[in-house]
Amino acid sequence: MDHAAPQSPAGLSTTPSWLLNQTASHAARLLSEGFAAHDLRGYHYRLLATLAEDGPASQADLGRRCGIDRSDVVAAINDLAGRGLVVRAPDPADRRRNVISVTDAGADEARRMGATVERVQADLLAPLSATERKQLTRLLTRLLQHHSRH
Amino acid sequence: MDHAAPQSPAGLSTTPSWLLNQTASHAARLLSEGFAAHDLRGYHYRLLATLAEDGPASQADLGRRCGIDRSDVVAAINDLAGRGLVVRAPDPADRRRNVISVTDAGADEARRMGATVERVQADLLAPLSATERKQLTRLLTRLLQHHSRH
DNA sequence: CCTATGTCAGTGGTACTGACATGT
DNA sequence: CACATGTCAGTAACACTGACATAG
Repeated sequence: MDHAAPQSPAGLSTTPSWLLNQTASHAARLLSEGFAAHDLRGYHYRLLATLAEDGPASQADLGRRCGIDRSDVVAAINDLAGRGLVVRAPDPADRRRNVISVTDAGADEARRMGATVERVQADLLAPLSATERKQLTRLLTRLLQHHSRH
Repeated sequence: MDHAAPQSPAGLSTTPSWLLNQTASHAARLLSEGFAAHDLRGYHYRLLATLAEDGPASQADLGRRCGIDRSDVVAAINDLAGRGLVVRAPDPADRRRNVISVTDAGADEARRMGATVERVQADLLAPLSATERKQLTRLLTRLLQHHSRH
């Protein structure tokens, strides 16, 4: 009463970080439903996709590339290796490291999961035009890049 | 080697759902650091902010408004009530319900946390112009609205 | 009878921390 | 020596499920 808010009626529901949270949360739900059909989860897909794209890597490096903590990579790679989707081999050049590579079966699974992701994403982005999708991608990329260079 | 990918170098890092996930995850980290100073967490802020904006509500209604499952509202309201930030009172008109209201202290805390959120958000959105922030907000709002009408 | 509410107990995927042995 | 790597154990916030007693 003593002062009218000049610009922000605040409104949780118009707050970018809230919108981001809710949208990502919705996307995560859709994705995990999609992944359930493969009997795998988000971590597995990220690792598999990164390996398929960028080739073999050590666990630590893999974690860095796909934003998974190195301590969480262990169990996920265990799962994937147990299914024959990746192989773990000691790096002769640096005996601390395990070099992880996708197998043929792993590459296939990566493709299948990629298709699932595209399907889910088409659903998620349905209300946006192609131009708007590019806009969104560009804006989010800018945000991430800015914050990843510390 | 045998075939050049026609359109999609795929690239996890250019996938909207991945970008959404990473950006939201980054935002969540920043926010939770900010909230730590208040010794409260995201759930508490959402509830407090929603109460401060929209006024008293039953727990189930509150959960619906701010996207928290009704079973999770219980503990969060317990915390807030234990600190005297909200009060729980039986609804005489419907004896199943508890009507939750913010106290003065709760309204103060909501304002302080709101300021924290704005500060964090300014940091998060630093690389974007005012126009781009509106664009982002608009795009995310469209996505959410589309998917919240089932 | 069916539905809504508040509550409790439990689960699950993601993310992180701290520690440790080993190797560079 | 400092540092990186793989591993393990534990934790935290969030999101969700199933069940139940009670009230509408």
